[in-house]
Amino acid sequence: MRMSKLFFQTLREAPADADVRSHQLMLRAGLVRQVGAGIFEYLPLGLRVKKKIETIMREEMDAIDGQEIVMPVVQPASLWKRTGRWYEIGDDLARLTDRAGRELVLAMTHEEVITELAGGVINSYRQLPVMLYQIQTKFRDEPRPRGGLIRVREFTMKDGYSFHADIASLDEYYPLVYQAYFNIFGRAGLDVIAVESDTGMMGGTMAHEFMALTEVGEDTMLLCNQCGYKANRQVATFVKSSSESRAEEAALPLEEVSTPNVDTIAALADFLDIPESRTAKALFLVATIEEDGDVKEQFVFVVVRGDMELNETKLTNVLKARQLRPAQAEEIRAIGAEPGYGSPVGIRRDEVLLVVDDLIPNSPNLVAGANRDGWHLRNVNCGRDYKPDLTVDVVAAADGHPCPTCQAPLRAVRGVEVGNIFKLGTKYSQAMDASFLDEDGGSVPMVMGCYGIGSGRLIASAIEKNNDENGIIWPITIAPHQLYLVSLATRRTPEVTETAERVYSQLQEAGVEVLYDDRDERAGVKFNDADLLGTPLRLTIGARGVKNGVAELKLRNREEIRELPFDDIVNQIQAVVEAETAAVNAKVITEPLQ
RNA sequence: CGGGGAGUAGCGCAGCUCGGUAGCGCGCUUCGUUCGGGACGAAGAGGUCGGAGGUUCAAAUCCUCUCUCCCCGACCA
Repeated sequence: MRMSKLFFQTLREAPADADVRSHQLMLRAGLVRQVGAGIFEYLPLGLRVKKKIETIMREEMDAIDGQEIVMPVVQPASLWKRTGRWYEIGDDLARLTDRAGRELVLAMTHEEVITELAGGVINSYRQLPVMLYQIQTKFRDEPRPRGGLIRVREFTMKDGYSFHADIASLDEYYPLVYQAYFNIFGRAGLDVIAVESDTGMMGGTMAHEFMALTEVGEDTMLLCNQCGYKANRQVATFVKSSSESRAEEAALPLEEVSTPNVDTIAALADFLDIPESRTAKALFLVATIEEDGDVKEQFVFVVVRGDMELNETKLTNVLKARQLRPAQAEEIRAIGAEPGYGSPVGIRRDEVLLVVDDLIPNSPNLVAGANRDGWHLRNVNCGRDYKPDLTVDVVAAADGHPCPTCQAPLRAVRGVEVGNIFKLGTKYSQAMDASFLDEDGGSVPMVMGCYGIGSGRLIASAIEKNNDENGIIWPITIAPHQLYLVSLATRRTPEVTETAERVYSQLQEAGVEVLYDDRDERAGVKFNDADLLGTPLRLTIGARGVKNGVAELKLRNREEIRELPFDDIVNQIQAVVEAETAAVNAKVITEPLQ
């Protein structure tokens, strides 16, 4: 490709509304443009990157017997009504009506359509297992898109769905996808870690997320350097060790204490001069729970120790709730509690589900609210002063907490979820009536798995990790071009132009992906653009070199400059491209799923 | 949805307090000189000042409403 013809523009300054590094660089390098909040267009260079990533995805999915298909973005609402998600999912699901008044949705994922498709085609266990995937547009009307391509509304996803005759077959296949994902990310030059994750409303029994570790990520993971434990904060556990427990301490009598204008844990601990761990935090939530087809709201009173944070995912799962929301002040008063001074002692238990974290029974003599404005209670003891309905782990693991397997301190890190894999089970196949006949002639719902990777997030994460003050530093496997050819020709040096043109066609013929800077620009402009675009190899042809029969090769990720003689240039470039590609591929992680 | 910030030329910004009909840098066009890390000179093109309404002789500037974008939080099957 000739730069003089390329549809793009580099920017010296990043647009003011981009403040995430990858977003700034993508805009400055002319890879993408923003159309609206969370809506982007890809320019030629950006699309080349996207296509390369998708080629890697295809190769790896095909290698585990995946078959590519394409499903529609616009789908009839009736499919979503059959699985119930039309009713369960809120405003994230974009809905529209066609000219005839038929309800449609913009696909945010494709379980409904693919399950119906598979159900229609697969009739016999002999056709199983099968893996279908597509690389397609998704639309999720996120309340707050952010960070360039990190969190968007319209995006491209590689989504795969596997269908199995039984759980054993899924259990056998799932680890293959797990490894294929490491292959994809590794080949794209991106380090990821796989963590256990919440299955959420997707249902199913096991799920993993593939996280690119970066500060701009929205998820928090807890890692153990000692034993290798790693989990998303949503599901991470930790040891509430004996040092945390004061179970042996004798219970003291209840005592009211005046605490005017002390309505936070921090203020309370400060006011009474006690550690936060000697306080009880009261949280008021309203859960939407479905029971026997009835949907009802349940007031939930949660008690956790003052130094801990509630993990809403854990609580949601414990309650099997569809949704959790904070309670309103009136609702809190209605059950006999006082916002800011809440305590489980003396509330209207008939309407309240009282959940305490399992550390609370081992934490005697806590300070809790007195359900009276400006007052707290000392020496509140679970079991003596109130009896919980549920005693379970509902707090979030945090940095420094002891690892659940080896008790070494956990480390909290941020990451971007670039992929996920789920064992779905039969949730969708049952709802969509996707069954087959087994060996005994019985009609059985298919067992499913589903597997996603976001193309844009992968690109953004790769840039986030590979850049310097001058621009992007692409892994060669996903770079828009492998080589940036700089011609330093001027009007007085036609021999430089001739040489550059010749080298350009030689490299192209040899299959090297060349971006040829034939623009009438000064050297500095070309070098700076080469750095900004992050092309892995840069080959410079100038008057000096032409005289000596050499071109200069510099790698974006290294300092040295090498001189290559023109008569062997194609071979040498090819060798470097191969070596760089091999270096990326050598870092692919092989990690058997435990 | 709550809190904060911003919309003026392709990008970055000034002008607004105190109304008088829009400016700077980069980029873009033409010519000349230059040419190995973002050149110089000269001449140009480009703006419904986010939108609507109002006040006024006069609105980028004051008032009201509204739209959009960004950040933090809530949310994220």
